[in-house]
Amino acid sequence: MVYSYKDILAELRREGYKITPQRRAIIQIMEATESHMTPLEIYSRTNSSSGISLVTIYRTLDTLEKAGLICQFNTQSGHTSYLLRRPRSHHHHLVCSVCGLVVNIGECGLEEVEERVSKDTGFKIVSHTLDMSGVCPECQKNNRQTLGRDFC
Amino acid sequence: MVYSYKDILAELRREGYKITPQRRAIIQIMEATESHMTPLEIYSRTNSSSGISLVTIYRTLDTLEKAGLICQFNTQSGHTSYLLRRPRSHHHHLVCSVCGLVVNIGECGLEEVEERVSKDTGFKIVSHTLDMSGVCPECQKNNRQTLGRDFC
DNA sequence: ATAATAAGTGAAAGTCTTTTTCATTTAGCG
DNA sequence: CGCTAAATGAAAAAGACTTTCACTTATTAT
Repeated sequence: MVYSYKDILAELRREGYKITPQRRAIIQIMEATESHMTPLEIYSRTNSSSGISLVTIYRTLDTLEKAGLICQFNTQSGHTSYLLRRPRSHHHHLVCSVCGLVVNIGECGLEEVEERVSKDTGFKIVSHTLDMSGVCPECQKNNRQTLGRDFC
Repeated sequence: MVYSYKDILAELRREGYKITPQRRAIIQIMEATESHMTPLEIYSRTNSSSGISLVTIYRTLDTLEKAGLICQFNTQSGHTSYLLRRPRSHHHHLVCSVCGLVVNIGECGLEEVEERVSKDTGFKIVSHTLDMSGVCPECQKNNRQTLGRDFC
């Protein structure tokens, strides 16, 4: 983990954004979670106490993304969620198709694949996503059925 | 390409679905395109002549997906599109971040990565998606700027 | 071939998520 | 402390998708 709460505030300030209580709260909520969160999930964690509006959450997520501090992740199920950026830790996602648990996969070793694809297609490859889908240990233990969705 | 128009109709019939002019039209439109299409894109190709409603497109896409004949693809930009299924051709997608062109990447050789991840996490890996992003030859030639989005 | 019927369709209304507008508030500066 | 541009909240709007319901049609059994 590279960016701390203080780092994030400093970076926001550096980019000319103001530090508001709402932004502090949202960042702290995202810091407290290892996994991805949808705007609504973030909202439900602020809601009771601070009275931050959902609109502000959307706008703050936009702002944080523009500042390069979080990244957007569109799951295969079509939902948009966000994750605080941990630069220099290139990683990928493994999603349990039964319960939806998301865990990070470490490095991928796809450099040579990128090179081959670049040669084949003429594209200049900038980045990639690799998402795996499977059944987590817990769901295997409980013998829960996977939804059986197959990617193609 | 494994499924032809006739194959698709036969499979639909086999699963107890009716063959309607609307379904024929939608399948033909998808057959005529190598790339992914959003429901709206499909709609705009039918619109003028046949008067198929957008609702029917959504419903037909659901039906085709249930029958395992197409697959859903949620792009990193958050849009849902669909592609006719070509079974036995496991492939991945390469998207141009400038113009949005999608091309298919052939086989990926990720079996050993899957095995490593499975060992690390305890997941039973069922499938994966690998999407690459870059700049296509055309956009490189025209020196168009990439949006610079970085995945994480 | 035709009638019966279960499935499919279109229009309109309804959801759900995200964005825009606009009046009010506030962070950060002098 | 006061100014000003930026940020916020509420409400309305936009966009994508789903549901409802009355009507139509593809299939089947006669």
